[in-house]
Formats: sequence, structure tokens, C-alpha cells
Amino acid sequence: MIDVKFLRENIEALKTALANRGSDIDLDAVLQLDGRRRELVHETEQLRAEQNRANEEIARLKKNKEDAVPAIAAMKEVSARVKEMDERVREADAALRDQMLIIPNMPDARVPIGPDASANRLERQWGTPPQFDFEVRDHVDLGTRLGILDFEAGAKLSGARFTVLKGAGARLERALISLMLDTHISEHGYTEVLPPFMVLGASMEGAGQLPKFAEEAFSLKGRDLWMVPTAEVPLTNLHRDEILEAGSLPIRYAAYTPCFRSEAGSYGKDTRGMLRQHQFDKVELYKFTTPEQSWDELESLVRNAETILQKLGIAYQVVTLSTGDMGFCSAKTYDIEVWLPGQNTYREISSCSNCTDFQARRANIRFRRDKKPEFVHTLNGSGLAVGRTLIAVLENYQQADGSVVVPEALRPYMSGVERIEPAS
RNA sequence: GGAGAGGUGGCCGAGUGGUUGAAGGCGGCGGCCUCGAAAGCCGUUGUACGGCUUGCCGUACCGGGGGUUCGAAUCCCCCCCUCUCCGCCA
Repeated sequence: MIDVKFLRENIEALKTALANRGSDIDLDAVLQLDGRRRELVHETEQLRAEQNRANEEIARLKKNKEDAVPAIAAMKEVSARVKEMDERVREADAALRDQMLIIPNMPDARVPIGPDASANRLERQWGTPPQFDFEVRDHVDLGTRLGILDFEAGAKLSGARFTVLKGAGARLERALISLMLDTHISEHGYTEVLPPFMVLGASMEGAGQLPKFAEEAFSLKGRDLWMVPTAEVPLTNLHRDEILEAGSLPIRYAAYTPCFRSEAGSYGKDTRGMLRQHQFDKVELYKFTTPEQSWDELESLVRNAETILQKLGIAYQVVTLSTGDMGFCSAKTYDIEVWLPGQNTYREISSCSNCTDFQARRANIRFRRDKKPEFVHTLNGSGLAVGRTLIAVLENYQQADGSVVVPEALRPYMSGVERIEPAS
């Protein structure tokens, strides 16, 4: 959430920022709602002050056994007016809040301005896409021939956008999760967390998923429970409504969870294979920092995620998302794009964002270093999306005979298996 | 799912509907004492919003939401959560 005070004082800067993002929110209308709310609150508070003074007087009269009846009668009217004003304040509050909740974060000044992904800025590339002297297969062909990915079974059990992993495929997925978690925990200083996979609506709102993106998520019938679209949601809310010790920052968490997304806005996109699923595994990295630390921590966050692809020996590139391509909560986002031979291009495998104080304000997460508590900064990043990493391994390590060599970094997690071959 | 108990400040814990933002204790901070520390003593100690003379003033907050009342931590209703026992279950 944007600070209302900031909106009042910097409305022009905010308008420009939102225009760059392609947002069509009417900030002048929001400002009016805010002004109206403040007027009503002020008026109500003055009435209440009058009421409180009179109540003290009534208490004094009664204590001295004097006649309090006229005073009480006089206050009846004030009391009714207060009640009426309360209702109006509630309405004004709700109207303002509804608007504030759908205003996205301000992009950082260093973010390239542009309408969409075409304006993203390439930061660096690592590794070289492999050359093959045979006809390249994509993960669908490879996985089906090897008997480790079963798309028909996925469809039978759950419909479109679900896949069943079997045998070495299931194990490979599990090996990737372990490699990622172990790396981040042992080498990068993150604390492992295994959160609930369902959360309350309040948690979704704190992380910025609600109210705006309700159609993108799955929820449980008749209950206020939502399937997590990313571990970012439970991790953000781990410290909701808390005041953290300055000395405890930065706090770094790594969590494996499945992620559930309806992909409502992407019909017809990536329908082949398991690139875009309703359920996928992800290891998420999350940080709570001071405002001063957050930009450095964003850099190390991306580097931490990159480490996994380096260990796997798979080529990738890092891009900075343009203002038009960024997520709702983010002030700056790096995407890591992995080389997929089956598509002959780089595809997103990680998204690392500094949300500055945007989520912290929504979820009310603060820290104290002096007298006044301040909002923390929050950062999140995939480290990495496991399903897409599995695709990358299959496609980059494929052999002419359709088998797949297991990258060395994964072998300890696969009982030393060096190659996945068709089950005979 | 059934029965019972309970949710008050950083923590513990009082609280007859009327100077209760809330006794007392612990913890924290400042000071006295001390060579230093402990103990002891004294003082202090929440958050948010708003106003102005920037230090004060006002308002709200005792799990959440409604209600009764001139006035609610205190009375009534609904909901949530925690604990104990039973049932069920991985």
C-alpha cells in the first residue's frame, strides 16, 4: 500500500509513476476521498471530546449526590449525533481503503520505462546455450518417451494444466527441491521454513494478492481459505502486525511450497507441456530488511538464485523488468530467464523483487531502532521455480538417443544415477 | 464433531458501568548508591490518527464485530483464537 500522506504530498510524482505502469487509477478522486474522510474524522472527534467532558461532569454530579438529570438529557442528542457520524466515517474509511488497496507500488527511478516486456533491460548472461548435432526434442517429447512425465494422467485426474511426474521424473523434482533448499540454507544464510499451503484472506491481502487478484488464485468453497499462489504469501505474513528488533534484520527465509494459480489471464498461452500449470513447486527466497539494506539485498537475492543454475550448468540471462511489466507490489524486479532448447529461447524461471515498504504497510510489519517504529522493506524471489528447472534440465541435458544426463550437482540426491533412460 | 475453561499493556496479572490508558509485579530505560557490579531506593516506560505555539492537547485502541447506556475492559448478542477432556484421524 502507498502511504496516504505520500499521496497527499506527492500526487504529481505518483501520477507519473502510475502512468508508466499503465495504471488507470484516478488519484484526484482518491485524494478527494481522503480529504472527506479527514473532515469527518475531525468533526467526530470534536463531538466525542465534548461527550467525554460532559461524562466526567455527570460522574462528578452523581458522586456528590447532585442532580444529573438535565446533563444526561442534554447528552442524549450529542450521543445520537456521534453515532450517526461514526457511520459516515466508517463509509468514508471503506471507500478510501478500497482505492488505496488497488494502487500499485511506485517503480524505482532506475527501472526502465516502457509499456511491456519489450522495454525490459538485459543485465547479463551466463553460460552458452548448448549446440546439438541432432534434432532437439522439447520436454514433452523427452518426458513422455522416458515415461517420467504423464500429461494424459494429469488431465484425467485434474483436467488441463496438471501433470503427473513418475519414477525418475518425480525423483528429479524432489532432488531439485533439495539442492535448492540446501544451497540457500547452507551457503546463503537463509532459514528454512515450511509454511501452511492454505492461508486466510487477511494473509492474501497483506501480501498484495487481494482484493485485486482474486481470480488468479484458488480458494476453498465456503471458507476463508486460499491455496497459496506462492510461498511469498505465508512468508510475508509470518511477521504481520509485529515490531521487529532492528538487530534481527535482515531476516532471510527460504521455503519450499507448491504454488496454485488459476492462470485466468493466460488462456491459450503455453498450453503444451508443463511450463504453465495450475500447480507447480517453487523454492522461494524472502527477506525482511531495513530501508537502507534493501537494494543491496536485492542484488544478493538474484545472485543467490543464479547460483542454482550455475551449479546445474545451464545458460541463463538476467533482465530488469520495465515499468509496464512489473508486478503489483514491486518497486524493482529482476527476472532470471533460463535457456530452453525446446523453445530455442530464454524463459522466465525466477522473479526477484524489492517491494520496499509496500507490503510492510499492508501487513503492518515494522522494526524499531529509535523511538519510532518504521516499516521494514520486504523482498522476494524464486530460487527457483522447480517445474521449469526440471524442464530446463531435461532439455539442456538431452542426448541423441532421447536419454537425459543428470547434472552432477543433482546426483547425490539421486543415489548417484548419472543418466535417465527409458524404462524398459 | 461434543463438553468445559480462557483471551486485559513487551510479559505475568488485578479490575463493584462513572478522573481506568487501565492497580500490582516482572522486564526495559534513566538516576542515586558503589572502585565496579549485585542488591536496594527514586523516577520513567504502548500504538495509531489529527491539531497547533514541537511540546503539549484531542481522539481511538482491554481477541474481532454489533448492541444496551448520557457513559462499557466491565452488561447483552454473534464470530474468531488458545487450552483441557471426549470422539475421529495421518
